[in-house]
Amino acid sequence: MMIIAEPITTPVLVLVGPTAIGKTDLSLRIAAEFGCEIISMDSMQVYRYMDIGTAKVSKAERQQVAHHLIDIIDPDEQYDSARFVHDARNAINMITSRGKIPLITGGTGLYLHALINGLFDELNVKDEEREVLRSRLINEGREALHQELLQVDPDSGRRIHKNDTQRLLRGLEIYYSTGIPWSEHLQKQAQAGQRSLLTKVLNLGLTCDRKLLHNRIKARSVSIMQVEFKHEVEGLLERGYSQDAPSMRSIGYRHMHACVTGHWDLETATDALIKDTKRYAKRQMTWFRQHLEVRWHDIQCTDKALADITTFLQAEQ
RNA sequence: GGCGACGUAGCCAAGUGGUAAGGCAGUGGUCUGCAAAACCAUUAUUCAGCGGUUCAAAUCCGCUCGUCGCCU
Repeated sequence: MMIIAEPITTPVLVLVGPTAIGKTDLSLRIAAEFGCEIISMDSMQVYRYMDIGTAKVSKAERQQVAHHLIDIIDPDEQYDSARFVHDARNAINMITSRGKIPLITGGTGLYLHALINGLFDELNVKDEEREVLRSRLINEGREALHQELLQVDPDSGRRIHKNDTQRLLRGLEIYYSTGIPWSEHLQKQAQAGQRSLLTKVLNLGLTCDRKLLHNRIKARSVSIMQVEFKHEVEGLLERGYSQDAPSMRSIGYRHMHACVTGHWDLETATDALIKDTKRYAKRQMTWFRQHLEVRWHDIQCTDKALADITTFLQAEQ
């Protein structure tokens, strides 16, 4: 019951790393050197009208090197890992057919995981099902729903902490939509054979001393929180994208939104932005460490990353 | 110079004789269709320092240092 996708057997480059480490700059350098087109792997840069807060590559830079999966949906649309897998695979094939090499760059680990390992089959979870569960959560409480999950899907119930309502609902949603427990879907997928969907992939990672990263995050946060960004957020509000749109909930946008609406002054908002970005970077590092085999390079010696690519391409082409 | 208050983790703090709450920050972790999301775990052999009283002191006493306030 898993998505049957043919593995991609042409070479693919991947560049990961925490936010603000300098992925964009290095990706442009790699693209110039090796003739790449870049696929953005970023859950927020997919949104139009969100440029400053997401630290998007400039239009000028996009003229130099083709970028994919940037500005593809409106800020009130929902994007997810399945859409990413679909879009990224299309982009990879298109780039390869042009004789170029795809370079996937970004910090959204879940998307990469889905691209490499696949997802189990389309669930067709109905919106009503979600709504029912969401209101049941409010009425019955998470304790009750956790007990219920333990009944219908003991493995997932044990795995998911009772406070993790997002996954709690997901577990129940999968069971009631498909009649098959989440854990069973995963088990079947594993039995179907754990082949990678990218057979020739080089995972490069950018890293640096934590203190230095924190300084970079601080500098970027301060440079983001300027009038231009304020105007960008006001523009989003004028277009009718409210507080609950994915755009306004993300890091940076929610901070400036609080500023624009007068809940925070600029200094408070900037401090909160720095703090939340540091935490985000930490979660990213944890994720990459645990889920991916990465050749890490310090930002001081990116030449070694380029050398890695040369070696990889010679071996795989 | 005199008087008074205060000094507990990186920060904010509770605790007035019975063996150091809590929050924030930090750090580590979880993660299969919301991931810039959601969630979990964890941090003081010691309370400014030294000495004393006591079976027992962050708590009481003395001195020293530091901070703040008031007076001169």
